[in-house]
Amino acid sequence: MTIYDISKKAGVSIATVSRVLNGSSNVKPRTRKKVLDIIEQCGYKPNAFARGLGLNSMKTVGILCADASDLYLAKAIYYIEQNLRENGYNSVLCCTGYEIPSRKKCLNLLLSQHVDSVIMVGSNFIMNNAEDNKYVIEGAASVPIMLLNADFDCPNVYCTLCDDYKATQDATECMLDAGIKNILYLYNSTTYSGLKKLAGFQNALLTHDIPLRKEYQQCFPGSREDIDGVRDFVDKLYKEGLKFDGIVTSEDFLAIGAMNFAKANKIDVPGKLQIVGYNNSILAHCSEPNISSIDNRLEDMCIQLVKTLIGTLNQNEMPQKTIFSGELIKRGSTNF
Amino acid sequence: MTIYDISKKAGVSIATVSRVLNGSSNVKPRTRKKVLDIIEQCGYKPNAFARGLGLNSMKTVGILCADASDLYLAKAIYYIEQNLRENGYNSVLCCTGYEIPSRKKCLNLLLSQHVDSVIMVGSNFIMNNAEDNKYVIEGAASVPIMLLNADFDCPNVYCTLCDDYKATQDATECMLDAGIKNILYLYNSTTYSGLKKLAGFQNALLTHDIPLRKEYQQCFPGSREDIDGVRDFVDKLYKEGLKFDGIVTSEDFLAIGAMNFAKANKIDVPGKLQIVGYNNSILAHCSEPNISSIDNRLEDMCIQLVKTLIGTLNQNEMPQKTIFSGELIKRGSTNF
DNA sequence: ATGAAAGCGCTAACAA
DNA sequence: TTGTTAGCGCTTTCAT
Repeated sequence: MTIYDISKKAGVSIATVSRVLNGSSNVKPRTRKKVLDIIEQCGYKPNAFARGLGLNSMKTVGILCADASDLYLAKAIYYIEQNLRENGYNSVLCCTGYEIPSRKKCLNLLLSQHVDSVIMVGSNFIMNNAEDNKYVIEGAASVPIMLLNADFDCPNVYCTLCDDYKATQDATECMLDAGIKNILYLYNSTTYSGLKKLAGFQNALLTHDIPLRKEYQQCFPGSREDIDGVRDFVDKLYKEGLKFDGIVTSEDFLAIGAMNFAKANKIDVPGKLQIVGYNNSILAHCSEPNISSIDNRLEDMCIQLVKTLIGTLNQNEMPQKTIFSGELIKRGSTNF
Repeated sequence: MTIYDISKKAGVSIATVSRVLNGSSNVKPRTRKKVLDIIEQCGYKPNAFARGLGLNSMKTVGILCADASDLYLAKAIYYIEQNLRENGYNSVLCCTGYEIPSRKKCLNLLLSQHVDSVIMVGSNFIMNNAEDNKYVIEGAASVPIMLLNADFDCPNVYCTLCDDYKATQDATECMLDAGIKNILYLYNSTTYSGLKKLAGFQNALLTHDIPLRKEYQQCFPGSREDIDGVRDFVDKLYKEGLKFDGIVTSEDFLAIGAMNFAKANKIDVPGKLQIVGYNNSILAHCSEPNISSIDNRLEDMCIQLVKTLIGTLNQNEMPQKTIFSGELIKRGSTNF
């Protein structure tokens, strides 16, 4: 069933059918109705390939993300896909893993599929090293590239992010103000966003005239799945004599690991130890007491990202950078 | 840069370039090399739309899932996407939500995009009601449909699932054999798979000559995000006087909620209460002690599903149904 | 082993 | 308001 069949049955030309299909105003209402009826009757659906070939667009955007099974990234994908579909765009998903060559390959794959844009979900797409970011610039030469949670200055690259620096600083200051003296900062990534969080932590201490101590900034080397590993990691620090009465983390899974460490050692939370997570994910609800966690307004970011994207595709001038501020959601793992 | 440009530069016809591109054997090695060199040199990539138009396939499969942010579904999507890409297929994702009309709409959207196949991820795509399953049959008329974790008899529909019935039965029997008398079964869905699990639980009791008591089979009405709600739900049952020393659940979030209930009431796990989860997700690691959970071999299922799909698309005869068996992963929340 | 040419189904410029 | 027609870039059949 093609546009030719419909035109024949309706006794009009294919151009008219095409006009009806595309909602052109230059069609007599009666003709429109006749065509529409036939289309309905035949259950005709235009061929997306042919349309794509003509318009050089299939109304599709590529979503690149390291790992769609990651709690945080999965939520982002969910929000983004829904918003895109509401705007008439389909989503082609590519899970790249964390290696650069594989990312380049995925990006090229998407570009060769002629997606209208590429969304990179997660701060891990931007490195601290110009060489490794070249693929983004190259990609932006073909289509607009949208970054979620990353910051990168380049024409045709649009960033939507949360001020992780300030959010972490605020949370740390809350803790300091509550009288916590020895705060352990637990993190697991040195992406752009990861470093921002760390800097926020450091700045909070400096603002309070507290010297930075290296042993109070610990990078957990394991994976996000390895909560037991986090527990053991903190346990080891504790057994080695590190004294801490507060833990600020860069992700909820670290906070849960810390919580399990406390439980295993019968350390009262929040009485003797206060814990703050990041992302406000479901993990923050997995312990008793629940974990205070920084919400970085993922849904708002995703909505905004899609809005910016659609604007860009419609040739509107859109802001290159949109920054949200995070917010500490206070729960039972803290006293303040 | 099109096939014409390449053919001109190489001094051959477009047909020859096309042959080279598609690995046809009928090309003289020297010609092939010449063309390949030019292609390489120009960084030429064939236009996917044009190819799609000619072949009526863009090597793309649609993935339908209710909610890509659900822990379990997200993992499935991750595995499936990777396997598909390794086989040269792209994935178009559609998150449908849990309502039937929206599912139909998404399915039609994918079909109108001429995907080569549709994968439905999650047991919730098949209802206990023929009328509501009609859209699957209709879809199967156009392309092969792959179901993950659901069972549906229909030509051109292929199922890959886990024997949830047996897995739940086995876990329940383990508990009974360990001397647990009053087992509460906590579930949250009445999909095909949900009912199978429930039946497995019931059958275990019957096998041990224990009468079924309605109040020991409780359906949590809230969402998967609402772990606090689960805790309160169990707490209410407890406060109302229900006595139980074991809880078998249909999903890990229910188990975590039960665990938090125990913690809040200072009930020793596994001393006074034993808990079993389902899915063996990260949530099973979120409490201290960790939660024993049934692993339904999601990755194996996804790999098999893609294998079956690729076989089908290559016109091989493939089994309509593949069933895996689950396995209880024993951790600290149980004594057996 | 290679080339010419006919589609694939649609959009859009141009003509009427 | 409607129709005619030339592409879009590729695959494939049929000649050679």
